[in-house]
Amino acid sequence: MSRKIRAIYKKLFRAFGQQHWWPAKSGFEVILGAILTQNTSWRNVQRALLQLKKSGNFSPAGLKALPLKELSQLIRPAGFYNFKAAYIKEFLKFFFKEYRGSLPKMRLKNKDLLRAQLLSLKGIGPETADSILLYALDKPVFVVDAYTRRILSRHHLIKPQDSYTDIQGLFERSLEQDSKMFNEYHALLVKLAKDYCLKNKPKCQLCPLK
DNA sequence: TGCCAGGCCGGGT
DNA sequence: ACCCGGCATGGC
Repeated sequence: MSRKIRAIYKKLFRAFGQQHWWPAKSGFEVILGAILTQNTSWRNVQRALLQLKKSGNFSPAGLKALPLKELSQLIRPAGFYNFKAAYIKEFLKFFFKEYRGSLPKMRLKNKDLLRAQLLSLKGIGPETADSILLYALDKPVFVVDAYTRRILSRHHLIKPQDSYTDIQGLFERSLEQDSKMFNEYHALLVKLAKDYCLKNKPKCQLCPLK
């Protein structure tokens, strides 16, 4: 089982190479993207991020000062905007209270404490917390998403009813605890899903995992 | 034109 | 411990 997990990584990396994730220019942008992309297409998330940038409030302090209603309107394209605006506010409150709005300060804490803190926030569940830990804070945790679940399930490496923790455990038991590699592996699974599993069915015949 | 997209929450069993 | 409805926009 562990051998297969490692083999999949090698095949994907050979086929696709470095993915340069997360597609964002700062750790703070990673965090916003991680919240905005909950059950939402990345295209719509990018629209919402662009709106925030154009508003001139794209910073922890800027968004903290922005009224909730204005924030929710700016992120409309990402959907679920009333909830997501509250989630972003909730995170910012925590971020300033605990870390003075500084990602470098946050990065000093160990990952288990940070994960527990993030999970205690309304609107941050396991995938969002782990995306923040890995892609904004460079902590070695494996991110499990719908693509990961679908791909492993179709290859009979997990059961459809396996929990988030089960699947994460499988990866973390099978691999070195290397944030750089965890970063690439998750990005490669998303690349595989988007290019080969969702659209262009004929291309599935060329799936690098076959 | 309905279904889907890089989830999560709250209430129910 | 699961299961479900709600949340909302834009693409196909």
